[in-house]
Amino acid sequence: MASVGVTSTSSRSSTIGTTWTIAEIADDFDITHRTVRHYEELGLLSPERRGTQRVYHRRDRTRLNLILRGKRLGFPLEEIRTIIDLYDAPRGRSSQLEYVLGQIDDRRTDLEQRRRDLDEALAELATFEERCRADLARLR
Amino acid sequence: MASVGVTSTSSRSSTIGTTWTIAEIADDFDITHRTVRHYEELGLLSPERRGTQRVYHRRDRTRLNLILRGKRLGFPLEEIRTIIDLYDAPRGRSSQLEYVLGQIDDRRTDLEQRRRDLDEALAELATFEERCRADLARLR
DNA sequence: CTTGACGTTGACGTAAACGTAAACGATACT
DNA sequence: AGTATCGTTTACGTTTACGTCAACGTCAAG
Repeated sequence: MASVGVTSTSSRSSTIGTTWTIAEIADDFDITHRTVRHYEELGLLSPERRGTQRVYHRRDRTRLNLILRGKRLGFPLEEIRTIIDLYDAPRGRSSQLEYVLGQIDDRRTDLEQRRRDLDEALAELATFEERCRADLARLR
Repeated sequence: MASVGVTSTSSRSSTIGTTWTIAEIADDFDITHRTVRHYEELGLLSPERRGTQRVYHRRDRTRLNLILRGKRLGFPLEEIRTIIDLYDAPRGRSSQLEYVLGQIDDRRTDLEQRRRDLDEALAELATFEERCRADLARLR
């Protein structure tokens, strides 16, 4: 029986409501609870505490999505942390905003380099495939 | 004085010629000799041996380019090895070619997923930048 | 012939990203 | 009350990707 967490099913009165346990989070994102806690140790997550237990909100799920995408893109967790922190950094004063805008530019530069690499790799893969198909055709 | 390797400058008679030492390779690719040897230990490179010394050819440079691009894309070295091996695998019989074509497809699926992630990230970054610029404009 | 400069093979160290028990607390059935 | 099911912390183990000596060979220049 797939245990259905009380927290995730309870349709509370207001919109603030839904929360998740560590097991539900781990299950939903297909990672282990150890991994979730590891991300917390590195400051990537900071779930609410009810007594000793961790309580995860929508916000934490958003962060986890960012984290896992960052991982798929091959970023180290520390770098992912700075990115996430960037996203909800205080941007009250204009100096802060200038700084954030600078960081954004750095990020974009990096990502665009990656895309070039990626497109190259895909292009080479395509030409290689054609060669293979040609070889295959000749072979009959 | 930037020491100029004898091997890399000697314009030999034929086209087969140019070779490099480990120091030159490391220097050209901006990595350490330890890294180069590490790649060899993992089977990513297999330079010629003249006696005890390693001699690198054009082929090795091509491979190194593939390796480093793979790294920039966040692939583990083991996976990079299988990719490179794929590129110069024996494709004599049609069964081999079928297999290689299958592998190519797997690779492409992976790379395309990455590109989706990448484009998402870039898109989010762009909208985030706009928000920041708007905030900055309001601030004066 | 001895000093560098460069090469070689071990072999141990390290940082990142978790895995894997151990040992224990809180709640929830039965 | 007993035990089963989650949760928690602490802590050591593991893999990947090299860094960092140590100890030694080799070849050209002074």
